[in-house]
Amino acid sequence: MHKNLEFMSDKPVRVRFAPSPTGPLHMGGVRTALYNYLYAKKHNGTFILRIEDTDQTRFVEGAEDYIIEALKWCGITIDEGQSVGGEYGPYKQSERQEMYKPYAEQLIANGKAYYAFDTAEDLDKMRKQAIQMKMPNWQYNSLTRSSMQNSLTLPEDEVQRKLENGDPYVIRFQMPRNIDVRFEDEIRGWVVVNTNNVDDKVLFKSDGMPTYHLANIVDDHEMKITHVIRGEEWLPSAPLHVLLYEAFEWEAPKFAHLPLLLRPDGNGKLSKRDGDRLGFPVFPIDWLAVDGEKYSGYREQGYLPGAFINMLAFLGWNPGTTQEIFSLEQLVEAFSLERVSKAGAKFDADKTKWFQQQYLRAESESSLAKMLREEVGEAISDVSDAYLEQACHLMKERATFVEDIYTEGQYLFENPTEFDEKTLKKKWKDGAEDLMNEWAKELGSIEEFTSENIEKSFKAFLEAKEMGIGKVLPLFRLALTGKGMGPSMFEITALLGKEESLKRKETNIPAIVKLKG
RNA sequence: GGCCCAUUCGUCUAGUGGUUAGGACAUCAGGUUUUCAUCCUGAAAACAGGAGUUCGAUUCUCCUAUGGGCUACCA
Repeated sequence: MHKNLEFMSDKPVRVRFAPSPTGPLHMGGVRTALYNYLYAKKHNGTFILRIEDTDQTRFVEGAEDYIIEALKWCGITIDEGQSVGGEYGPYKQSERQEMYKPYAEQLIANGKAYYAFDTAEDLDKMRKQAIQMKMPNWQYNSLTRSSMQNSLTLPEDEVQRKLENGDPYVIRFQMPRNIDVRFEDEIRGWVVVNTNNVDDKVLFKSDGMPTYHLANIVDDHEMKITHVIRGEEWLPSAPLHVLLYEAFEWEAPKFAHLPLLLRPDGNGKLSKRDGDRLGFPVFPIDWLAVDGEKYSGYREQGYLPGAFINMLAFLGWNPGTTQEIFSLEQLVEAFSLERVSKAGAKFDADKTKWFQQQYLRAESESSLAKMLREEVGEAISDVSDAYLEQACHLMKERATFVEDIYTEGQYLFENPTEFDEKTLKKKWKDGAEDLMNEWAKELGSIEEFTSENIEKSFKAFLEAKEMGIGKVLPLFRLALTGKGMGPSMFEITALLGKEESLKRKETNIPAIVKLKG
């Protein structure tokens, strides 16, 4: 009764991102977190962070903090969970350890699971033997369990004795034979798997910890998770999870299995080594492991979080329109699981750069100036805000990263000591020195030193000399900036100011002449 | 090997039982610019293959191929 009222869609949406702290979170994981976040926010729901650390042997120092910091940088705010708390805590599985065993025992009482006393070594031996007998995929399942050491085969009193004796054991799910398990994936539609292809999964390990399979079902149920949005690598074990919900007589959440992020070259899913090999980061932020292992991140490479997130959102999802630039808020508004694609997506470093460029350009001069101060610091500490903002204005169209504004426009902050060889060779002909000295005089006579006035004066100078702009302006640029290219020379000159411009001419023209030999 | 999932330009993708199969990045060619970048215009570039269903399939079905995932007391 009241079945309709119980539909998941009527309940407040609660989704979780459940990483395992075995290392830095890579961009595929960030995308999974992002889609979870977008889905939650779109439906006025709750985004939860749960740490799945049931494998103590794979614990990596600093990984949990890394995950939290990475999400923060991306602008993905955690509503509830590890680091922020909430009424369903704790949100770290190692801290929930005691609550799993009763559930596993409940399954044994119901005949859905059983104790198994075979050691890892026993199983290893079994598998090796099977391979020798040309049966490469030996599984602990309905066919083989009857010949193993477990509570289904052993006399009850011996089982009791072993348990009391403290013999190591695991608890395995008793996978039913030959049943088609069906579930409707939000992205893929109906998925069907026959139980003959799934083994008797371990639910509870001999070290006293649950496996992922048990822990995630128990926690999702207790935390009232409505939608499980996770990577495609979980698809094969989803039927087990469905069966577990049935065994507990709990309502299963909806499932959505996301396509994987593939590496740009060749085949395979994106892995942590691909970045340094192919020259782009695989991680959101830098990772420095305790053993000295280091991987670079998008943050430290100079990417804006909005650009990174925007790029990531489009790897496997699209809004169905031609709009490509989306703020996080706009992504929330536009997102839907129906528009997530089914096939894996190769990461494209060029497109990522393009997104970055778009985001850099969209930044205001004042915010660019602020970011530039943070990055460059000391070298521009005595530059005024107004000056710095104007410098950003001049450089931002030709920069990809904030830092480029400084590195490519360094002459805006200090007199160049090097002069572009190509321009020197091609443009600095006989008479150039005199010409520049004459132009310097004209420059000195300009009252109001604006780019318009400088341009007017320059054009008049050209006319008087009967010379083309292409012959003279490069000389001027070389003398003031040391470069053969850049933004409008008139604007640069105006920004540098009369005094600085004339001073540079005085020192640089002789320097160039000397270089020319 | 077994099971599961997928397959539209080089890449990310849109799309429909009848379309000149659309966009973006990248590439190339022009234009603008003192120059570089930006910007503008244009070009080249795809429905994996084979059967079937159909008046008609890129679209629906099946098979094959290819790619990917899973196949642990890892998540």
